[in-house]
Amino acid sequence: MGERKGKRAPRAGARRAVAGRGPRKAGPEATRQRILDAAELLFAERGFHSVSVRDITAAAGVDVALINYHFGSKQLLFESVFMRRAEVLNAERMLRLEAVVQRAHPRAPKPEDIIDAFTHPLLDRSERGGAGWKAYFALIAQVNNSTEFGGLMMTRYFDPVVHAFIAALRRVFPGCDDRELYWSYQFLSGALTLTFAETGRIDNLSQGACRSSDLDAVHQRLVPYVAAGFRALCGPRAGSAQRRGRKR
Amino acid sequence: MGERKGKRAPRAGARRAVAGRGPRKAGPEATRQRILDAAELLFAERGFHSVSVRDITAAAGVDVALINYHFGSKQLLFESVFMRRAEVLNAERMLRLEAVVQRAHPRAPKPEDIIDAFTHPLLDRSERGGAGWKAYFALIAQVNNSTEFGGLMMTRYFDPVVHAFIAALRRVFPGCDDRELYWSYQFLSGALTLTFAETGRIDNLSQGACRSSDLDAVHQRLVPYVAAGFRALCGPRAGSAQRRGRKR
DNA sequence: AATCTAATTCAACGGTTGTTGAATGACAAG
DNA sequence: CTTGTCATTCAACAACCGTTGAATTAGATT
Repeated sequence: MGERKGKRAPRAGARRAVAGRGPRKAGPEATRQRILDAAELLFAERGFHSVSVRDITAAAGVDVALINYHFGSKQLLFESVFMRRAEVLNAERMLRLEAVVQRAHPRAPKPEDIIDAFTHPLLDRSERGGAGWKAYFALIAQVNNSTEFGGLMMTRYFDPVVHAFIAALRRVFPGCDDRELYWSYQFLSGALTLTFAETGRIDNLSQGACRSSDLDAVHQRLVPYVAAGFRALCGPRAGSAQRRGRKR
Repeated sequence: MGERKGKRAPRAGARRAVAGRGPRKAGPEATRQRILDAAELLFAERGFHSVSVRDITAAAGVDVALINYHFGSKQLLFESVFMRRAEVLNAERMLRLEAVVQRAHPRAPKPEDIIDAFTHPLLDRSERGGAGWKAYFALIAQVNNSTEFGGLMMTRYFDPVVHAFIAALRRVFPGCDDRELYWSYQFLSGALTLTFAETGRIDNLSQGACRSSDLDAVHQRLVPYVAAGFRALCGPRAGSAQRRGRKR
């Protein structure tokens, strides 16, 4: 949709050099980051379409034109926001996963530990990483459940890690049909992302007994919950869907 | 926000009489429904803010002004879309829940049966109810995970049923801390709504082994998955979060 | 036929949208 | 000092937004 034909370069990742001779005043990189920060917050709060580029530049304290200069378009800015933190997350998730596997070797790790390696980097940052991270995960929650972006963007940025994660679980549940693993992951993904949305719904529902912002409480419960789910679907003795399917 | 001061009545639910002497041509009620149908489809596909009232009226084949005439505003139309099918769902869910409890009486029903009463009415309609129902649930998925609408609208339309559902589970897990029940429900809600979004992500991920549109496959797996999760968090012998908390 | 009312159409309003061309600023290289 | 380059500012474009007042139509009531 809408091929870009701008005569001005969309900047891409240019920026002459961070180690350039002398930093100008604050540098264009600082501007880029301030735009990304403002966009992240606003997109998370109100969604992509209901935030205008003027909202963003006003919040960042920069000129409207700078979004198109630095990022090419509003849409590309959105993807930049998405990408910025994804790389950090993916790196730590992979590291933790390998550590878990190594530590258990030559035995298979417990599902709990694998799931923890997958969720902890996210939940920990959302809880203690500051407003930027918190907003970022709320954004992920929206994107993951939107027909519009859901399939494409999540796949593009998170697929490699998810595949590694599922591969590790495959070794924990030998002989398990792959479909059970994929569906189990899907349910985990849904439970996790709704948590990030922090809509406050559970606060109302429980009349204050639970706080959606208490992500430590979530983590303590999410891990055993989905581990039990995995065992029920993928475990050796549980009634698998195939078996149930055959019965009738 | 934005108090309405329209001089023309926003119509509310007026309509002189469905059983009026003779139906006019097709009747204004038919127009209302066509607008609701078109809005439902478009909102589900592209979200509230990126769909214009002109998109909707064009799809419905009616004049732009009719949205404000029949519904008062775009926002109120959105809520009408939301409400229309919620009542049907809530009624059937309550009916099924009562049936499950009755059938098991005086013993407590199995968690699987309670969860089924909660999810089946939704999954069944999404699978076999036609395009309208399918779109409706995709819309729910978005709303449930959006910071903007998530807390408010879901609470308004679905809270009573959720409370009844949790009350039933409370009797299945006597002595269980309420917080465990609420969090377990939260995870169920997340897993369920991501399923409705049908982003196609699991299709890519599994390279075709799973189809996100195959909701029968989902249902077969979702029920035992979350039942196991409930047992892990709320069951009598499982390490509850409180106990784990005390340990350290 | 005349009257009334509800449903629909038409045209337009003020405001906002994403984007961009041209001008301006700052700073380094020649 | 002149030149060139990159970052930023300013003003404006055309398109679209949600909403509405006034006119028109259709059908029932009197």
